[in-house]
Amino acid sequence: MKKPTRPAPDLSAQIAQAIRDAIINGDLIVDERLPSEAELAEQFQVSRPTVREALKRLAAQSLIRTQRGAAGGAFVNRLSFEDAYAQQVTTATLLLSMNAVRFDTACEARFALERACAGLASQRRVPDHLATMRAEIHRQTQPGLSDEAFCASDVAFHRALVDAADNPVLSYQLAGAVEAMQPLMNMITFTARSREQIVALHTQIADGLEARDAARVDQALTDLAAYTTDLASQVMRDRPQSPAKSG
Amino acid sequence: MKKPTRPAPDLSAQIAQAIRDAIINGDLIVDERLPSEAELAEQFQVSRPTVREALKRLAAQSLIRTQRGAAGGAFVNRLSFEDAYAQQVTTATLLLSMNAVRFDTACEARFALERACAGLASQRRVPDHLATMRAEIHRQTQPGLSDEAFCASDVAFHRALVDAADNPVLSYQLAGAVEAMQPLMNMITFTARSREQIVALHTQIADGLEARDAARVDQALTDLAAYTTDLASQVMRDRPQSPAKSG
DNA sequence: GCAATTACAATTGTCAGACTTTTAAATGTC
DNA sequence: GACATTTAAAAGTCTGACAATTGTAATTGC
Repeated sequence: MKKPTRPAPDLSAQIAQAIRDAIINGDLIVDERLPSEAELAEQFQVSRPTVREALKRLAAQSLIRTQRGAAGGAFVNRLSFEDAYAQQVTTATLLLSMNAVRFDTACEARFALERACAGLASQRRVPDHLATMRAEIHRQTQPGLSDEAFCASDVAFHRALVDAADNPVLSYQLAGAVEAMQPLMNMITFTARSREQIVALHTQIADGLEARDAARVDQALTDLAAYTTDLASQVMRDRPQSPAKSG
Repeated sequence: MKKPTRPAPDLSAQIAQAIRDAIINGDLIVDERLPSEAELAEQFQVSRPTVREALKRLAAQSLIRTQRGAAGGAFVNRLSFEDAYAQQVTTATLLLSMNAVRFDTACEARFALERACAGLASQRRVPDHLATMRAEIHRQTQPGLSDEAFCASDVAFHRALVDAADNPVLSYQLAGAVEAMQPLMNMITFTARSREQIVALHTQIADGLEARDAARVDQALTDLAAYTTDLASQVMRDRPQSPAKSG
């Protein structure tokens, strides 16, 4: 009759959750020092290794940082956009690779998200963003460029587009999503013909942004999504990953 | 003259990174069993507590799970959308609360993301989604509803909108962003008048979705974003958090 | 008196070993 | 063959110790 409820988490998990709650709840504020490991051990009535395991869990989430020495200890960490971004890239990358997410599903999500910031980017782009995008477009026309380098440049281009929206929350969300897709994108072989097409659409995006023409940017992104999906489906036809069941 | 480079991470952090790399790299596949703690200790030439700290770091990121007993051990975890979603909510919530992200910045990001899935949701919504949204709208008209409950219903409504796009990657990204904003939204006091306005816009969204009219949904979301920002700015005027510098 | 050095103490990082608890598999019994 | 018992492997926990780091205070040198 035992319900399939979680089977009582470890002590270190419980302690980590307690401290995590205190941080989220505001009982522990940024840069505040936690009690020493010995004190925590006494408070929670566990041994020091158990406390340490709990602290390492929190450190893995960038919730705390530790410092050795006299005035050392564990401090509540100010979660930076960079930390959060790095974590999101790791998580999203694994999520995509481990769950056999279809390329077109990921692609659809990616371009939907990018289109979300087309309007803001059109309003707020500054010359810096345009320069970055033009530079990446130029790099993408270089003949000797490897597929990986082309993909990396693609990511940089779209990163500039996202940053042009000038909203850190959007940048954090979208840049993570775009970067996490790179391993999937790397599966595509970009022919000279397809690169030309992509560069043309990138140019449209940059032009649209320069003209502050959100509709044009939106349309180019839509076309780019369709074209990318199309390219991928060709790859999938040539190298089917889940072969048909043989009778 | 010491460069501000990272001062050599802990052994447990190094070991965690090595195993993490192996997982990301595909050297360790999903559900594969890692060597026992004792074996890992010998492999890495460290003590068992150090190995355990490394494993706890990975467990905190849902990269592995551990199981006690004879056939137990640490196993590479299939990162589920639920796990990733939960982590993202925690991270994004802390990110917003610790970095003094302006309400309108977060709000802008949220509605930009939601508008990103308006088109897909219009195409793919099924009666289930509409029913959920109608139910939440109805809940939002109840007189005795607390502000917190109103916010929770709001989140559920928008969650249904996101899910209607029928793209798990989008759902994972957006639902996390929306839910992370709830603490900020809870700062707003919703008067009867403002609730009426929000419900009207929610109805527009549901109607637009039912009619598969993406433009209408988009417009309603734009209006809702503007109205929410407006509400928040009133709250900020009444309770300014960062008082103006006095000459 | 002041600066440089040294000693000290607090704190995290690491180690070694033992014991407990859980769980699956092997073994034995009917 | 089905069921109970034993066994062994593994994570979880505890105790105690030592090493490494670092700020502070005492000490020394000038």
